[in-house]
This record gives sequence, structure tokens and C-alpha cells, in this order.
Amino acid sequence: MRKPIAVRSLYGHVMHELGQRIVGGKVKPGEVLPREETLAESLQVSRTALREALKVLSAKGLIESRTGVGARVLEKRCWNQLDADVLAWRCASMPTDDFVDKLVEMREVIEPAAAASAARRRTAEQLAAIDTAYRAMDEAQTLDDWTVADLQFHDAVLQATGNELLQSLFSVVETALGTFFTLSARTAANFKYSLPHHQKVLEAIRRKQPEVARKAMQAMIADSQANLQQSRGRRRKKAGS
Amino acid sequence: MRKPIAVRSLYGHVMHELGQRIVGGKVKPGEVLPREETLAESLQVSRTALREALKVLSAKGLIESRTGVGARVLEKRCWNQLDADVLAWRCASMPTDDFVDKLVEMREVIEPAAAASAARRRTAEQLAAIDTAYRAMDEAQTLDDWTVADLQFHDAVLQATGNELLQSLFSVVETALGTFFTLSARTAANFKYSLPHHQKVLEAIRRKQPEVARKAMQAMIADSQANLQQSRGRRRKKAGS
DNA sequence: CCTGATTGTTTGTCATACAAATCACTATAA
DNA sequence: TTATAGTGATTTGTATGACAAACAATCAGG
Repeated sequence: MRKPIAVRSLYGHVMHELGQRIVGGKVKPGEVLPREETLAESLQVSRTALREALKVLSAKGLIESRTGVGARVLEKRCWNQLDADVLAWRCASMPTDDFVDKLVEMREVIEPAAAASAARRRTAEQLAAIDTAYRAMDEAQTLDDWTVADLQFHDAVLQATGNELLQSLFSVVETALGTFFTLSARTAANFKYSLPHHQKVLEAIRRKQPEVARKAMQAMIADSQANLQQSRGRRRKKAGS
Repeated sequence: MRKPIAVRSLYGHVMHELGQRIVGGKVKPGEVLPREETLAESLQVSRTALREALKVLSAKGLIESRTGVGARVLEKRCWNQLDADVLAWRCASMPTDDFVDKLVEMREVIEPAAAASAARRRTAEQLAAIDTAYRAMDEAQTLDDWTVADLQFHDAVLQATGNELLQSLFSVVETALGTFFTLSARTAANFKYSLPHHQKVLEAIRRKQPEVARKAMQAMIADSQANLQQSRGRRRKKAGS
């Protein structure tokens, strides 16, 4: 599921570099990038490789190239904000509280609805996949094991909706969970604290109770958010002292 | 807002052509495309232009190029289903009932939540934008005017959430509305039938009543879906007779 | 039968050249 | 003075040819 593909190729490196510069705010919307020749030179690649990177950034809505003018950075509203790379670039530096709140809101919109939908239409295989992920969470020994299994659980729920459009929103959920993990630095002792929430979701989907599943998922997210607020408070206190 | 940019350039044409072939099912997941040289020849373009198109398709998750192997079409689950182009390509041929149902489900997930969020956090300017769109709908004389204003209304609601991640889902809403318009071929007489629904949403957002806004939006979508089922029935009857 | 080197195929990258679109400037005319 | 048409400079778009790198298949040796 992970995709470090882009990092391998040269144009992938270039894309990453430029993408981070733009999303990170080093070049602002409205500005135009240096011309391709000089940009290629400063990045130590050929114009060909640079152009392929620019094309992909253009597909992500970050820039727009026009003949005789150059590559202009587009307004944020044009950006493909749900793109996995764009999300990753936004989280590259420490994400702002504001952005984290928006990720939480997305989870609140997507996941309870997905849980309800999954409870309605899941197949036996899809339920088994969720169950497998749940057991992996239960048996996790390390934080890493838990993280992998947790992602697998939420992915399995999205898959169980049978709606590929909802499934494509996994990149958002993935980013959100990943961010929360780094921000709310769990200890080895309490990282399993949300297991009961997951069990409730699993059981509701097993019993095909959409509204129960929705509520259970809502509760899980609310709890996660509370946990986040708590460590946010700790962080502020630390910074202030 | 519309983006016929890609159609202008050569590589845009190539991307469109190949994208439609893949999404349309002419080449199936797992298959590998012809090698770049022959593909470029058959499409009457240089390898340069072809490669830029392939890179963009790769960024949309449709294909994966590997040295020595070729460009393999990826599984549907890898596709960037929320990408505006991918959505458009899926609707290029008459969309299946199945796909339309999934679009409806997406609207049910996104728009009521967005309406509620907008009611909570809208600014005066954002409310004004929604109001403007509503008036344009009210004063629309032709079906075209209505369509434009309707899209503007739903976009304004998403904008009013202040969450750019939600805003990026407009491509889904846009595709859904566009599809419904073509499928449920309205007459000049009744194309304004959903105006009262829109008014309720507008008023709830004006009064900052999240749950009222959510319910109103839900009702609007349910009504739209009923309308769709109706014309779906007519279409079947016609095809069966 | 299995293992490892070799060879051919295909994409990845580079360099160069020219075409096409756009912008900035200037000269001209009303 | 203002508007307009034209002209040249700038930048991206496209084409071509060449070679490097990675991979698959084949074949030799154990």
C-alpha cells in the first residue's frame, strides 16, 4: 500500500523537492518559478526530468505552465488537497493545529458514514478482513505493530463499503492517523487504549447495525480527538514554560 | 472553474485518449501497454509527449512504469478515483446505474456534513456567496442558467466550511450533479422544482443552525435521488418495450 | 533440477534543436 | 494623448537521437 516509488526515480526527487517548496510556502501562489533551463541547472537534472516533474505537479493542481510566461503557482483552492503527496507535504513540517483540526473534521465526515455503509453492505470476506485487522491490533506487542494493524482496520472498513470513491479517501484517513500518532506520543503502556472502540465498530458491522456502527465510530474519533487536545495542552505548557 | 486546459496541448490529448481507454476498460488491469516507441508512433506523437502523458497517468494511479517491463495498468483500487479526470472518464460513456448509486452515496456523505459545518463556521462573505447563487437559481430563465447557478450554490456551501479538504471534494459533487442533469432530463417547466430545498439550506446556514442545515441538505439529496429513480424506471420501460 | 552469467528488451535520462505562444516595446495613426 | 498594429525577445511545447540502467528470459555449468 505504501508508495515510496517516486523517491526512486530522478523526476520523483525533483517533484518532491518542488512540491515541498510550494506546499511549504517557500514560493507563494501567484509567483512564477524560474525558467525551466535555470531550474533544471540548479537542481542538477536535465530539462526532460524537470519537465516530467512539472507535469505531475500540474496534474496535482499546484502549478500551471503557459508558453512564454512560465510555471505559475496556483491558488491553494486549486490544489488537489486530497492527493496523498500533497497531504504528505503539508505534514512534512510539523502540521499546524489548524490543519490537524481539519483532518479531524474529515475523519468525522468520512469514517462514521463509512462504518454505517459497511454495516449495511459488507460481505463475509470483507468482515473477515476487518476481524483479522482487529485481532492483529489485539495481539500487537509493539507500537509499530499496532500502527500497522490500526491502519489496516480503518482501511478494511472503507473497503467494506464497496464504494471505490469512499475507498479513495483512505489517503486522508491514513494521513490523519499518522499525524495523530506522532503528535499524541503514546507510551508503551497505553497505546492500546482505543481497542474497545474498535471492537464495538467491528461487532456492529458484524451484526449489520448501521447506526450502531456509526455511533461507535463517532465515539472512537471523539476519543481520539480528546486525546489529541490533551497532548496539545501539554505541548503548549512545555513551550510556554 | 472549468479546465479544458489539458485538451489544448498535445500531451493532454494523449493523456485523455489513454485515460479513456484504461478507465473505459479497453485495456484491463494487469495488462501492459505497448512499448513507448510503438505507442508514440500509433498515436502520431513523439516519445517526449507520450512520456509526459504517461507520467500524469501514473500520478493518477492508473499505470505504473517499470524499467525493462513496460507500463502496466494498475488495479482499480489503486486508481485516484476522486481525480476530476478519472471521474470524467468514467462518465464519458453512459454511466452505469451502479456508479450513479455510488455518486449518490458520496453526496449523502459529503454534502449534509458540509452544510452543517458551513452553518457553524460561515463568515458573512461566505453566506453572501451562497445567497448570490441562490438568487441566480431563482432568476434562472434557461436550464443552462440553472445548472451553472446550482453548481455555484453547492460550491459556495463547500467553501463556507472553510475546510479546504472538504472543498476538494467539489469535483465529486460536480460530477454527480452533472450526471444527474443528463440522466433525469428535466423539462423547461419543472427544472426549478428543487428551489425550496435550496432555500431551506440557505436559511439554516444564515441562522447558523447546523442540524437544520444537515437535514435540509439530506432532504434535497433524497428528493434528487427519487427523481433519478423515476427516470431510471422510465428508461428501463422504454428499453424493454 | 537448480544456480548463475549473459544477452536482449524496455524504460530512464540527457543533450540539442526548432516551433509556437506570449509579452514588452515601439512606431504609427487618429 | 490614446489606441493600435507590428516587431523582437522570452519561455514553454515538441521532436529527435543517443546512451545508461534495470529487468526478464535464456542458456551454460554444477
